[in-house]
Amino acid sequence: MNNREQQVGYVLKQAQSLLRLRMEEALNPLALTVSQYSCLHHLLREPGISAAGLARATFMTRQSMSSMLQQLLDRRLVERPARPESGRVLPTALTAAGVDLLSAAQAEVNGVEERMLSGLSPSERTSLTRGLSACVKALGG
Amino acid sequence: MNNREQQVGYVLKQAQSLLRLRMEEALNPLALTVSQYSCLHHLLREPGISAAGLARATFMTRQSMSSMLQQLLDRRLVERPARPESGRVLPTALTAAGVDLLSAAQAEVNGVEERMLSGLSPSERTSLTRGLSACVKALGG
DNA sequence: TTGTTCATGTAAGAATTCTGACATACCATT
DNA sequence: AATGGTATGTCAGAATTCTTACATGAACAA
Repeated sequence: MNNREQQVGYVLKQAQSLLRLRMEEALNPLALTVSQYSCLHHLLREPGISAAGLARATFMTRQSMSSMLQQLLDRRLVERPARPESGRVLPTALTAAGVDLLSAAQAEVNGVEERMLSGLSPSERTSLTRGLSACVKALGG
Repeated sequence: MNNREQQVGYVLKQAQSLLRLRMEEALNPLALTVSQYSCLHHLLREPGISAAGLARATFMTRQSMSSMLQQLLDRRLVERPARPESGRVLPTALTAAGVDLLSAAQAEVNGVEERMLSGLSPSERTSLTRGLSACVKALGG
């Protein structure tokens, strides 16, 4: 049969693509893209982070993050000071509306992730996470 | 500490992003993007496939695949008949130059993948593949 | 102080990919 | 034969993301 389809790189891409698709479907009713969700998600964990830092955490360029943040600012899900307090960093944080929307989004995403892992035992899940972490480490993340 | 960073979905995205980045770096000297490589790769396994089928195999829309194929056609890496033999399908295949370039690209990509898995034992590698396959199956791939 | 290096934010433009829409051809059912 | 459903290829336009480039501010060394 086809060999490559069983190799790690391909299955990795397949899993990630499918996860993203299902997340996109789940978040669609909330008018959120996966990228936007990732951004809000990280903002909850690290309020006051810079746009550049946020970009690194979500695997985007800071330019892309900047235009995305503008949309979230327009929707009042996120807020930034008009001027930097010090340096050039504009610390970004969620608004109350942002926290609420993220909460609903999180429930959807948790459902998708649980579905993804439904065929795996607890030990298999931690094993999967460890394996992926080893890949990240080896690739120099 | 930060909880989400250790969850499966995030690590999965992190691993895939990093793998793609390293592949992009490795393929850059060959003037190939990862998407183009994926396309050529699948064409070797399944010569005569339709553009729509190719799109499904590489997780793109057929519209995106169509414009990418046009580039590969211009570079004489790929060939299609001017008219469909039957139906609307235009069977696509690699040219000799396409096979050669893919061969060089494959060596680069194999190196990256080997590096990614360098921290894992053979049994851990198959375990990782199985885990990811289970995710794909559960998400309805 | 001065100069260098680095990180941040932003702008402009290109490239990639997607969405919506349409015509065409095959296939199964009636 | 006629019809409805499905798949393919393509066009047009929008949205997203990236590349290149520049100005500003901080940290650090000479």
